[in-house]
Amino acid sequence: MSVTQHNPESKSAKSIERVYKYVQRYIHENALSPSVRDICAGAGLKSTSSVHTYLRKLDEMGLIEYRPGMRRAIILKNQNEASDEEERIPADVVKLNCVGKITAGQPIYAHEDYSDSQYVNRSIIGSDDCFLLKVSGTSMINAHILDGDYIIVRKQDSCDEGDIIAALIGDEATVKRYGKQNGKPYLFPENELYAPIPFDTEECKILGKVVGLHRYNIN
Amino acid sequence: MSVTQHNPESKSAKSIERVYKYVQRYIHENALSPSVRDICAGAGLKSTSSVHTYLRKLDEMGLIEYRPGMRRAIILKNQNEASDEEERIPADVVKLNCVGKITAGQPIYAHEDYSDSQYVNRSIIGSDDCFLLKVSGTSMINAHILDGDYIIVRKQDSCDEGDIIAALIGDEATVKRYGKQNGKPYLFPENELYAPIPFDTEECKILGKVVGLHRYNIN
DNA sequence: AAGAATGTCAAACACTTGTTCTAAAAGGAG
DNA sequence: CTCCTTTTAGAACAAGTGTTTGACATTCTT
Repeated sequence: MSVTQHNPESKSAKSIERVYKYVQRYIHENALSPSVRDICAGAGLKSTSSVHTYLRKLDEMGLIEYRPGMRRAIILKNQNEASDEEERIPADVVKLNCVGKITAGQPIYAHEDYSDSQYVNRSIIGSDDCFLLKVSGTSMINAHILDGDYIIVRKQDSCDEGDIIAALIGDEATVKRYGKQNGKPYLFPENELYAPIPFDTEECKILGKVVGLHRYNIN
Repeated sequence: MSVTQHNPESKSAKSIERVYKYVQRYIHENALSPSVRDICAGAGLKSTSSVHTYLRKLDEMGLIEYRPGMRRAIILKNQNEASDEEERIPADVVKLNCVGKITAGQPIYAHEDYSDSQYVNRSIIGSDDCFLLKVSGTSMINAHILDGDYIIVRKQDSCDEGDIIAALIGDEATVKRYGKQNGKPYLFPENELYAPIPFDTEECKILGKVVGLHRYNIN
């Protein structure tokens, strides 16, 4: 038959996602919208026209705001509005929820009722989806991340070498530094007492990049 | 004589301020940098060249970041744009102001409607009487307090041995651990490269106890 | 009053960047 | 394999925008 069926797992879907992720990351890292050609480079596309197409789609999807003709004018639509029933917080402040403990063995995202939320200025972390995780253990002590700290994680499923990330190993969440050794990816603890963990794509999943930290136990 | 004296209340100072304010407002409202011509309209200037000049000056002053050649690429340096409108924060959240930010250049305009503040749950810090201080230097690195961190200080004029406190030495604010050696009080840095400072009640004044820490530079 | 410094303007220029067009490459269905 | 759709590419175009230059007006200094 001649009916085109749109496969959600099609090639373009992945490109769109790459474009979207790159836009997100660029904006958060540079506090500034990327140009179409920036995105070309960042998303591995060689044609500005492709990127242009996808940006329009993302706008239709409501994920970004794309103003025709304006340079560097991509705006991320905010998706973090779930909890704005009655409490009004300043427009530039984001409420982050703590979704669980890290390295505690429990599946993450388990108890949403942990109800341990904190507030951060949007300009600091960006408007994107972030969440909090409470750290337990001392495996990142040399990176000055301590037991009991809350880390702010910006959701993303890839990262650069050297980034400190939150990742799922099996169904356990941990904070580690992502890097490579002999060409192979590892999760490095920042503590001599712990060994690097091979980053196995079957077992491991990147939750996001650590962009901030709150500590309320000072000793 | 031919020396030009810069009058801070000159005509241009007002224009610069108008430009700066407009840039702030534009970014705050549109989440997007204005173009030079936008600013012309917004600041009541008819020449792009004037605006261009002032943007450069603002960059020199350290108030914005202005990337040569890039379109719509102005970034506000004073990171936190606060919504001066009626901001209503949840009852259990406290707004803390940063009182000790060391700024290069002149911290003019900064105090007016855009201040450097962050939000913390009241239950965490236990008291409203707190403020923020931005740490510069590495003298407390062994206590895992880094350069660029914001410490939350609860006001009090005395403290216990072993407390990490913010104190005034002369008229300079520092973070140190308070303790005694041979019965005499000292302020101890947590870094072998620095020497303990005798706590002289003439010179030194306790500002408060460090009860929390926010970090947004993760490396 | 004359000259210098400052503030503003207008216009022209050049480069970045959004947009469009056409075609090639890559898959899928029959 | 062939036809068709989807996806990407490359190039060309057009518009927005940063930058520069020179001139005029205003203020300050001597």
